[in-house]
Amino acid sequence: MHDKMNHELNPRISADCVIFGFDLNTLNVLLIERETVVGLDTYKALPGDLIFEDEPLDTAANRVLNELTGLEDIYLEQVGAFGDPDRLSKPQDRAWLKAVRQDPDARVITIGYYSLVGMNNYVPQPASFARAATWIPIEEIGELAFDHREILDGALKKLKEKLTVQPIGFNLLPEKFTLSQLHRLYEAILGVELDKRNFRRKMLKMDILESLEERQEGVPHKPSQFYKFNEQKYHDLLKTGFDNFGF
Amino acid sequence: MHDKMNHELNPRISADCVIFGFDLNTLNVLLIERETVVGLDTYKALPGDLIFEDEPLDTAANRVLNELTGLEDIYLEQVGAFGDPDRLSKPQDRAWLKAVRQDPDARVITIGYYSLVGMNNYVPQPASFARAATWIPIEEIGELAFDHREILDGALKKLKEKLTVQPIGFNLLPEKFTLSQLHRLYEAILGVELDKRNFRRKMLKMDILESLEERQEGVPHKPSQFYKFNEQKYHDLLKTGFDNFGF
DNA sequence: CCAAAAGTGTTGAAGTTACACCCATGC
DNA sequence: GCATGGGTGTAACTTCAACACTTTTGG
Repeated sequence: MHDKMNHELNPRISADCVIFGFDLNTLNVLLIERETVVGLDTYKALPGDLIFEDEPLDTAANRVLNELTGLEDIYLEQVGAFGDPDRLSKPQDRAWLKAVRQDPDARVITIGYYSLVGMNNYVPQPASFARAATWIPIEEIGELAFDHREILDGALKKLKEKLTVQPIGFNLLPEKFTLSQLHRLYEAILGVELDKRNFRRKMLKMDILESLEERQEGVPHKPSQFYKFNEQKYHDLLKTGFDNFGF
Repeated sequence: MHDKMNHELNPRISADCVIFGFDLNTLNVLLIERETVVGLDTYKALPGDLIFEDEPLDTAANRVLNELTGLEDIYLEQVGAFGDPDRLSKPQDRAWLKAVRQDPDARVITIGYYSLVGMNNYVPQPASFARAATWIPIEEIGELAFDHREILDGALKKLKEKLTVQPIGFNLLPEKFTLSQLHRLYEAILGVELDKRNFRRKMLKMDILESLEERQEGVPHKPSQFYKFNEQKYHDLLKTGFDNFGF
């Protein structure tokens, strides 16, 4: 800080990242596999690790994410701080901490972050330096290491809330996408069915999508129109449109 | 933690509380005055301090708040973590830290919380153990210690967002209140004018207020009807009404 | 009787919901 | 020609925004 910069690990603070991806069908979360030290099993955790002393929190989250998955330079939104004194007390977790941490008994508070990325932009490579990071469909995720399940739930809740008040999630899709894909994305995140016609009307009325000439090819049904997201119009809309809240 | 409980201060983590109060006219925030070590001036800060090792974050926030202001057992909502490495680097702040902290150079990450309380429930007593905690009207608050201004702004933003999606803020008012007072409260928090008739209609339609027989007395104008908040109906409404978001 | 705030309705516009059929393509 | 998902319109209803005058009280 201030005068003496100090590039050492801070043994008390970590950052954990909830990275959402969408494969045009279901919502996924990027998890890393950890070998349990005791058994043969692996168990799953969010990508996360201790921060450095001289590192801003969001920088740390990005660095840790990069080290564990290879993802780079992602906009991360903070979920909040998680710091129950017993959040590291499950036997599996204790074993893992003992194996890798200098001070395995330290109380660690973690700051949760989340982000949305296109699953095509990140294809996990089992053989790479990114140790086994994999996309797991969100309905298949059960218990996670530490309190990571709670962090994931918090992130999903924030994502839902945000999605209902402003259009986001375009980075979960490829550059060119169809309205049906966007529709499925919304349904996957919110976990509800949305009327097709009303959804389309609402989306198009916002005037942040640009319809391309291009259409789907090789599909065994009427080919779908491609759209792309117009970032310029989106930002104009953000300024004017979304400040005016309910009242 | 886990096996060896450890009731010592955690030198790296603090909790800061943004307590909103309403005097039936303007929105206030509870701040504590700190003597600058160097000059004669005082400067203002949020009530906050380091947490204990064995203490959950929200427990810590409540304890710290109690120690500094006397307020007890408040429901605190988390704003988030604030951890810029240079958040403690202003000269005034450094001087204060050197005077009171064991390790004044440590990097401290703080968790911000906010809450709403009735200003009548808490009348600061200059002579009490609560060192000079006072209500300051929110428009009069300028710079604060550390990054407390940023925490305050974050809390206010969350409060606004929450207020626009669900009715809250009844704990900012006395038990019996008039619709005009509630109206002023909303305007004070949101910082905008709201149409009187539309506001009343909307509030009453939610059916969470109970009109009392009682009316104002001794006012030099038509006396206003008193209402009280019906918590039961509010919770019923929360279950059914506010899950259904925009889509 | 004056000042001050309380209280009250209507209208037009916008937004929301619900709902069913035809279309273009590959096989 | 059939299976598949793409694409379209309308009507009833609810919500929202804008707007001005009368009432009750104290002094």
